[in-house]
Amino acid sequence: APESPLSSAEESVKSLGEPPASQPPASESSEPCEPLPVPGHSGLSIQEMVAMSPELDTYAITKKVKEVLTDNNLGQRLFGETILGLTQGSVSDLLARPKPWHKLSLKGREPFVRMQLWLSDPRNVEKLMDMKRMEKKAYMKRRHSSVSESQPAEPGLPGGEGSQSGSPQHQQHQLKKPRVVLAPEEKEALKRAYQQKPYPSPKTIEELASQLNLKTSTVINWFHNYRSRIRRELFIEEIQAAAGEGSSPSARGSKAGEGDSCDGTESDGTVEGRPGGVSGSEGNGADLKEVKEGMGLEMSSGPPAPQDTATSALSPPGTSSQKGSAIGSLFSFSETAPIARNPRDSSLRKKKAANLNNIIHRLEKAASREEPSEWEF
DNA sequence: TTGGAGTCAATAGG
DNA sequence: CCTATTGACTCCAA
Repeated sequence: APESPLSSAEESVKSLGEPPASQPPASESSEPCEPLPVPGHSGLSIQEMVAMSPELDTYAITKKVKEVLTDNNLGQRLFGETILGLTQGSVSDLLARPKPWHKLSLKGREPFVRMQLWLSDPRNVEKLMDMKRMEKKAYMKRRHSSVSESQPAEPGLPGGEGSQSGSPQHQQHQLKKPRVVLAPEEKEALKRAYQQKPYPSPKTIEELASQLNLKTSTVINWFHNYRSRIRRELFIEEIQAAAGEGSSPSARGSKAGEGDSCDGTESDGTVEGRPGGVSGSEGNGADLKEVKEGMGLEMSSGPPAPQDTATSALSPPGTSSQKGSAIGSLFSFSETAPIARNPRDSSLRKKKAANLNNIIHRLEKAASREEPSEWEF
């Protein structure tokens, strides 16, 4: 397997100039100061670097980082805490489902710039490995000398192993919310509800909550999270679809269909398609996946609005880096989309349908907003 | 207020 | 230990 030719994510992140065209006059708010100073690099703060950074291929960066970490037996926790300033769970999520650069907010790009920076110098790996050793050493030392010592001075590790001395100790008011864990059926019910209405009204939410015997806030949170995560699923599928083969090989580069417009980026065939399989249930069985059909409304299949897509990703001025063949894959339109007469289909279509519902919801919302005023058409 | 983006942190599996 | 999942929270913009 040829696999990636070692990315070589050149990019000296601090190349281009782009003098702060939009420089808020000295507004600069406080800034608790960087928890993570960022290696050495000129005096720039990461925020500044993020602002100047050219478009990065988040997927490639992520892939590389995962590779380096596993190759060197470095964990996400250590990497996240010391390099990114994030917790293990966040790192896992980020590495597994990186959002395309253009869909990230300034804040969201920060971790990727940090990763890129980290990857740029092989010595960084060594440093991390050193830290790992040091941690281990400290750990060993601790458990060795604490043979009979349970000093109150142990921030971490509550595990006083050995003797669990019975001081029931306070828990104060037994705080610590137990963390709600939704039962599979509850999730099913919520997903079903989502299919019909991605944006339930307060009233609907109340109903769901009482029917499922859940707190209203839990239902609300669930919808927030689910929508958000469904969105990400779409992102990665877009990337995968775009990355693949066929038509235009090479042209690596972070290209993802820009688009809030739901364009069809399907390349049927090629990928894995259970031949003949007519019944639903496709292979992947993750959670978010598997959005069952049943949207409340019929998807009127109008030809996808052309949509200008003028979104020109101002390519970084000059900068030796590869500039892209952007336009090339910017729109991997498949005229077939509108025609697709295929009834049964992958969950992708369903998700897109849900996404469409999203858009519809917004339009309706906007339309209903009072403002009897005119729309000037 | 509502919804989105980022995260945290408790947990469940390995 | 480590990683993946996921309910809840914080910030922010509209």
